[in-house]
Amino acid sequence: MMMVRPTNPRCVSCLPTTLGSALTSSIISMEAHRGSSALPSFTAAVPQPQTPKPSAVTSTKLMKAYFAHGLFAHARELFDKMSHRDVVAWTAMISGYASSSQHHDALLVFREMMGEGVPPNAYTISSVLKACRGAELWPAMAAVHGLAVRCGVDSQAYVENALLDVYMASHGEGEGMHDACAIFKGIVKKTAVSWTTMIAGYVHHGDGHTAVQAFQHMLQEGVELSPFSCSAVIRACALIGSLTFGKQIHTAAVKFGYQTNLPVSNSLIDMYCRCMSLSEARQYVREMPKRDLITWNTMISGLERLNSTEALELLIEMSSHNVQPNCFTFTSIVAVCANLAILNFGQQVHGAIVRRGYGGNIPLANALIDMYAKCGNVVKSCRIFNGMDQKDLVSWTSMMIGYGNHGFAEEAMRLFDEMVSSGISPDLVVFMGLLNACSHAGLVNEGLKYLNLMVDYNVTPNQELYGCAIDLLGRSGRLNDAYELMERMPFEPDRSVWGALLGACRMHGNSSIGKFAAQRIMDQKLECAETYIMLSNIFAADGDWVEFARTRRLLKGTGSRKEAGRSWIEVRGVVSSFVAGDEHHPQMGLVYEMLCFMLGNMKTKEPVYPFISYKTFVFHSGYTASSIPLFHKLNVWHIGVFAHGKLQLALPMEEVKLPQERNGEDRREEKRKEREVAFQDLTVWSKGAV
DNA sequence: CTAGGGTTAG
Repeated sequence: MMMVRPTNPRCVSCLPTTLGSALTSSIISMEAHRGSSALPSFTAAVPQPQTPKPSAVTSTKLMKAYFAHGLFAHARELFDKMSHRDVVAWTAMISGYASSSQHHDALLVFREMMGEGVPPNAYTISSVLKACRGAELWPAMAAVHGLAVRCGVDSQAYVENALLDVYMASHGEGEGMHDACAIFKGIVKKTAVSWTTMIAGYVHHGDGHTAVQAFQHMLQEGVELSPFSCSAVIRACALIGSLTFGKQIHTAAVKFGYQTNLPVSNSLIDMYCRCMSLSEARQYVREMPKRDLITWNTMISGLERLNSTEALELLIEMSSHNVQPNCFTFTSIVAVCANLAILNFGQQVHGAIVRRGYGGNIPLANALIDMYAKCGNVVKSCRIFNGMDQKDLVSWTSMMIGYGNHGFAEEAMRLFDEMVSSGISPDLVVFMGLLNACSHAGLVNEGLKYLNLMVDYNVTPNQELYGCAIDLLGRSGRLNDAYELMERMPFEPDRSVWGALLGACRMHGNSSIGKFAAQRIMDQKLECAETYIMLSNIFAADGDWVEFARTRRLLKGTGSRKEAGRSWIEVRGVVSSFVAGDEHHPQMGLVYEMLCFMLGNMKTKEPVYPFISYKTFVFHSGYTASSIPLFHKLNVWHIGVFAHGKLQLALPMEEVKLPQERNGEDRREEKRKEREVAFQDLTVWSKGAV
């Protein structure tokens, strides 16, 4: 038995105290730097509107300067004063707005120009197409395409590439992509820009394989690698998770001297993080001669998904370099707070976000909804959700999942109806959230209703969703239905599906379906230790020792040895790690008392991954009034639920609502039964592969 | 006066 600090990044007690105070001071120092980081006083450097009338050429140049500094009103004023406005001046206005993301203004100026009967040229068309893309006005885009044809500029290089880009960006994989390919085929002289536009378009739609194919095709055609195509294809590697190909591009980038190009470097960091090669990402960042904000953000968000505590350390390092965080940075940091359930720090971050004026940023608000829900304050989530001027699909989903995890299935269902009537179509994640919410609240029929509703929204269930549905049926004891659904689904069941079914078999002591399942698992030669362990326990519970032994032999055959389920307990500042059966530990009595209590009170019979820290006690679900004294004895401040590899939620003790007590006799018998099953689980969970 | 590139959320 070792006395160690836990290494789980999600454990609150893993945050060294020094890190905690460093974080607080870094937030404070970021606040202090706000004044100095305000916009530079560029107004002095930019010419003010002049009283004597400048020539058309001078005016156009001045307009460009105003746009470059975001002084749209100045540009417009100057433009309105011009006596003769030629196509160049009009185009300068349109492109000025379009390049500053003022797409609607760009299109309004274009409409004005057409109203005055000024014929557009290739420059105008390119800028207008850019604005159409930015404003996502696809019908307008088609009209401009038609205009380009009538003006005879549609086969000019810049227009062709702009058309490629807008068609790639429109209508998803359907018509837009098809039209873009047709245009691409028609381009006689395909330049690096045309190729890059196609590659980036495929990447945008998440089709990494086609992007890589296009890239290879480009090289075959003798078009040289550019920093643009380089960063696009690196993103494609990140999408398909190909570290090997990514490294080849990395080598090529170095050969061409692009490794100092920041977009190339930053996409390389992202690629290494997404391909789970964190050490290479760290190494690369360390060797970079220059970093920008995106470099820091990319690394922080990469670590957030894999190593939350290190992401916070990087935030401190970033602030020590006087780099100011933006909304991307904050989004990752809020996600870190959710992963670690560090509500206090999360609230400080929230404060910093509001003070910096990022309160209206949708992704950031979504992350905050998720954070507060996972930290146990679903009321706060709701307040943020209701206060949003604009909500997107993720906002609704985050709120629904938050409600579902807190047991408010009805609220989640109400939100679903509201969302649909506000004109947003649900996707797979929405249905997953609803099925989980119904499953945990025992609302089987409602859950099934959503399963059948999916077809109306053209959402195709994947393996994981079937897993949810089978879990929904299985938990409520409808094992035959669960098995039938598994047979009907258009996939070979994977580990998550088998897990849901076998878990239900064990929960309800149904060995006959477990045995059916066994034959299929063996036929499939599934290389998954957990499945065999669950299976063997079903046989053990049934007293079928022949089958038990056979399953265990198969388990050994898979070669996948699960590490023993080491867990840890921290009581009053002392952390001990342990495995079940570790009899010599001085606090083993307390450890077992806690585990028995937890397992005895679980509503579900899934393996639990408990940890107790000085603030958080995490277990699966279900608690009773009798638990309160024990929580106090253990100095527990929060109660949490750890599942699917993440902390799902943590409740402060005072907010814990207790289930209705049932009368004594029933309850004792029920508890006895639960404990019996629970101890089997304890063995499975803690010993892993024996 | 015109086209292509890097980081974010469920």
